[in-house]
Amino acid sequence: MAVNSASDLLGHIRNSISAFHATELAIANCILLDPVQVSRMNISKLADHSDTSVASVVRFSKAIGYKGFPEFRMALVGEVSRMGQDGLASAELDSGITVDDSAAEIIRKIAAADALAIQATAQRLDVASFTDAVDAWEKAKTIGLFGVASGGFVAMDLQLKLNRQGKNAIAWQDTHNALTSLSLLGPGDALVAISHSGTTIDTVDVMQEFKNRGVTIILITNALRSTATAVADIVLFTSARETTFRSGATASRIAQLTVVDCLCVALAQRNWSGTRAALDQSRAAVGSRSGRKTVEGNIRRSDQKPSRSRGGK
Amino acid sequence: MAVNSASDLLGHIRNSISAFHATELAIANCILLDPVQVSRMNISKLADHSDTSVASVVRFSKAIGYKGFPEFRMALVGEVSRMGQDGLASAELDSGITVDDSAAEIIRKIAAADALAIQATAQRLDVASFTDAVDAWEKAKTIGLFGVASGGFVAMDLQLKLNRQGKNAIAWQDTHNALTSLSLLGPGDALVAISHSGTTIDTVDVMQEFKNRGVTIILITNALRSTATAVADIVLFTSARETTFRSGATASRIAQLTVVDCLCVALAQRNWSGTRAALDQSRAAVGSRSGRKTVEGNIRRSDQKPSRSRGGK
DNA sequence: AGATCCCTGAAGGTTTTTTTCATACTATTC
DNA sequence: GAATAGTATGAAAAAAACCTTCAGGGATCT
Repeated sequence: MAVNSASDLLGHIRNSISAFHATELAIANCILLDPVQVSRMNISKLADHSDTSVASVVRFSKAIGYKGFPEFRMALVGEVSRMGQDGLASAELDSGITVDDSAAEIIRKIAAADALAIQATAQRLDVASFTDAVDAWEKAKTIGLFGVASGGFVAMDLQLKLNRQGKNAIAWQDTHNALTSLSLLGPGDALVAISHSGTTIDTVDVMQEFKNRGVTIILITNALRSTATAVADIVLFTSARETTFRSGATASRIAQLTVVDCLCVALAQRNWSGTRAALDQSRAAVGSRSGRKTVEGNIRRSDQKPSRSRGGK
Repeated sequence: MAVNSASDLLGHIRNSISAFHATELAIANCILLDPVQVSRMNISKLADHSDTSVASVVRFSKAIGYKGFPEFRMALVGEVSRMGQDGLASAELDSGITVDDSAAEIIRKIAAADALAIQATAQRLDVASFTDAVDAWEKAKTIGLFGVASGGFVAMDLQLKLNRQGKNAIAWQDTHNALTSLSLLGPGDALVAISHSGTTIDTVDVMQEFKNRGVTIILITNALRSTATAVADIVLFTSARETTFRSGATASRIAQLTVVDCLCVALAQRNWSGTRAALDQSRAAVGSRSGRKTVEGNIRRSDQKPSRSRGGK
């Protein structure tokens, strides 16, 4: 009955190989050769693929201890699913994307790269520096945020998040704006600079200017040593590898977002009750907008539950 | 190909619960209540057990993005099998972050949630729709981008990426700006709307207006069914699960960024392979050596039926 | 060489899944 | 408030997947 999770199906098959007949062997080989592929086939596909017949596949399934093919297939799916778990990340990331890649492959590769960037960043992130950064935020009356180009979006995003928590924060995206607002920050305040390479002149300039005013400088960067790291008080490293095909540094941006999000959550956690109130307020404000009566004169389904974003709780 | 390791099926179902109809909800409840049990049922058993009909179970399976019940069941089996292995890994996600969590734990949990969102999104992304979207982009003279709040950052980011490729693209972040620029887009052009919930009035308004002008509407959203999905021509779904602590949906933003990045790379690849094909041709004309096979159409399944967006009328 | 045994695939029968269709229901419009 | 259009739902027919039976063929043993 129900061979379950713990069984090592493929190992079992490999072990039994000597006991198989010709056709069973053919089938077993197919399975061992590419279990993932096979786990997606129905019985006739597998019969075809192994140059045997459906009857043989049924017999094979029974031979290795299942009630029928579907039951065997389910076991195989479970096995494959478990295998894929850790086998995924390592392989073929390095290959990058080629012109011959299909759409499906592009998606898979990019997703793998992005997910890996997040995991690696989390792994590497220095907890002490992280905590220092949260301390600095907590102490700051106002937090400045600076990033150019794509880093600017992260800065703006962060502003939104902090404001939502009731924390005073301002995002700048170019040197001039930042420096003319120099006086907004002072000793005890914090500036977060976001720079993937850590070498952008603008960013370094801004960091230096604010540092001169006694502002605590937090840098989020991917580069181990750079002009920027030398200036910063606290450095949080991301670990995003750039692959060949992609000029836009999405992986690094995603890693930055994750770091920033962790910081925000950590900050929010420190004064949970205060955050809660602010969140409820902003949510209520937004809610009144999307709760408005449905769009005029069209569309099907108007019964959309208004509670989609967990309004209740 | 496509090792389906991290798909977070149950999370996805839980997330979509608000978009379900009565019978779908009954089925979803059965599944969430006892996934292990359900993973062993065939379609009629499940229909029985949930007091619905087999037809509804089939519809449910399609609604959440699978080709049919067997495919859904395989996914569930895989999920269940994986759960058995690393035990509480994903259950932990549900619990979200508590006030007692240490900094290290916060980092780990958020990273896990973000990485999972990416994997699950990639896993579920419909390749046919994806390809359609790239087609639409390729055809468009100008691409409009719309998103409010955090979606706006993704839109801006995307503009940057497209412009870098030499593609004309404009990002709007509020309704008024978008609508006053209405005439910039026309038939053959494309509008990308980014909306996590798919219910933001502003976004739906803008989509509708552009659609009336004959613009192809591409929607990136997390919500299975919404007012927005009804309007859109092409829908690309993200799969980011919302956890309790974090209202600002960073996971969903990250998922959106990944999708957008995939699209950009796919677009770039086409141009590149076009260039390369031309190169190969001239090389062949000179008669030196065998040009490698050029990239032909991607997987491109002609069996239409986008299965869930119930094709824009 | 003959007989027996068992592996094997084809054909037909059974179960499972999908599609189609008719019905009831909801919301919207006049 | 009635008519109407659109949607959700389950029953039944159609299709697909699967299992069983049966006859042919090759090997082994006597």
